Amino acid sequence: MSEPTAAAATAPRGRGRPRLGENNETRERLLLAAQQLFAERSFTQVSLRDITEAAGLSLASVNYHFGSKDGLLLALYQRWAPSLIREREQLLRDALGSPGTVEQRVAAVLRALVLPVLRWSRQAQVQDFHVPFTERLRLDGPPEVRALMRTGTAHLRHFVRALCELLPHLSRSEVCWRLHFVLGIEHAIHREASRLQAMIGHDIDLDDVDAVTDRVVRFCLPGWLLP
Amino acid sequence: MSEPTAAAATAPRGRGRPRLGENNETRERLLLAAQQLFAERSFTQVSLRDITEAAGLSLASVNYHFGSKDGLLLALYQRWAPSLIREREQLLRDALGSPGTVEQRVAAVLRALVLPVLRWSRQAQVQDFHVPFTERLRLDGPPEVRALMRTGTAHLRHFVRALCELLPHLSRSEVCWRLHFVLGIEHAIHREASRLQAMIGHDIDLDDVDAVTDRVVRFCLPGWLLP
DNA sequence: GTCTATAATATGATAGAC
DNA sequence: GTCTATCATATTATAGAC
Repeated sequence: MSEPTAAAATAPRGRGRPRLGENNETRERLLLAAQQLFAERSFTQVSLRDITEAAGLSLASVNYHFGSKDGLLLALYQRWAPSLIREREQLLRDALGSPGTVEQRVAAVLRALVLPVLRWSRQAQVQDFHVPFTERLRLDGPPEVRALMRTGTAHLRHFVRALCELLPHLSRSEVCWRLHFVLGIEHAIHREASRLQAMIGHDIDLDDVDAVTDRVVRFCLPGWLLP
Repeated sequence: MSEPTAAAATAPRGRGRPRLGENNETRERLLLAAQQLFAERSFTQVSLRDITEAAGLSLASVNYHFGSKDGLLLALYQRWAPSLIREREQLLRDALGSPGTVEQRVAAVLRALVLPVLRWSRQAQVQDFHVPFTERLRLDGPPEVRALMRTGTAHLRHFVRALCELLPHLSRSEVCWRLHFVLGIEHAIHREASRLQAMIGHDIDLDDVDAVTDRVVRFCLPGWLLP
């Protein structure tokens, strides 16, 4: 991946050629097929032949539309990237704009952090495709994509600031630690649900996202109210 | 990986041939080289040529000593698998054997769960090699290895039982949920330390494992004492 | 735009010399 | 037990017809 390719530079350009990001049905079919295959096997193990066959297109189509295999990965990442952060920030603004006791307001901030991921996580596409695909990108994605992923935690600073203001007796680093813990819990629900299933021994319902969020907030809140 | 190989069946056997698990210097050199390369790149992207070159051996050596590429992966997994669970179980027995209030005893059980991972996680080899290697195995490992990995949560039942007995007013599934949360926090420290670093903005010391464990237990304990 | 055909290269595995 | 040489196959990317 990514080493032997100056392909982005030689990608199709000029009149009559698709620009990066242009939408047409062939592109969509390639992206969909690639997404499914990349969820199952490593990038190097999914060949362009596999993708184009699944899409019912010729081997040459990927290189035509995305310039290279890496170009396809980048396009795939970009279509999934942003929505979650926007929702978190919207809920955070709502939480900060509402009145209440410190305890209620801390709970609302935690809710703004956790709820969007848990809601988003319930989509079948996210569990089936996006989660494994993202894990692969973190491990093996093209450097270009991995750099984009790393900027994804910047918005957490808004949560740190909000919690520092609500709990001024806590040091900033203490707030960061506790936030880190809450994100760990969120991760467990989002990505390790099968472990919970295995422990409980039967299927559990994660679709009631509000109830699960309440469970998380209830468990964490006393820890946040410690001196 | 793993599809085209009945290689384990045709692996070297009989007089003069190494048995699986036998130790000699060539095996060790191959395992070490493979470990380093698999930490960096996906299994399919690391060729047997890469491994044998790094080990200073001939291409044929992997097939001779491990039967196939998958055989090498299995050997690599088996040498890392068990020690953590043993330490957790030992600490759990110690915790259950000691007297104290319910609160103290719950704290000791949580400590037995968290401390071994955090201590283990501090080894440079674990962070540099084992973490990425394990993530790769979960995604792309040979089915044989993935099956072995799945059984790795069985020992958590001992923690569930201990906590159910200490907190009999909680339902078993409530205990599982809370345990799942604690494991999520543990994961955050073990595998997402860079996020914490990024939030705090400067280097943090995770080497004082006892202090970090105390931090986790202190944050979680009030949540465990909820009705 | 999409195809077929092919170039150029890399791979896992094995045979056989020593 | 380790080597070299080779097989059979798969890969990405591209050239060129339509």
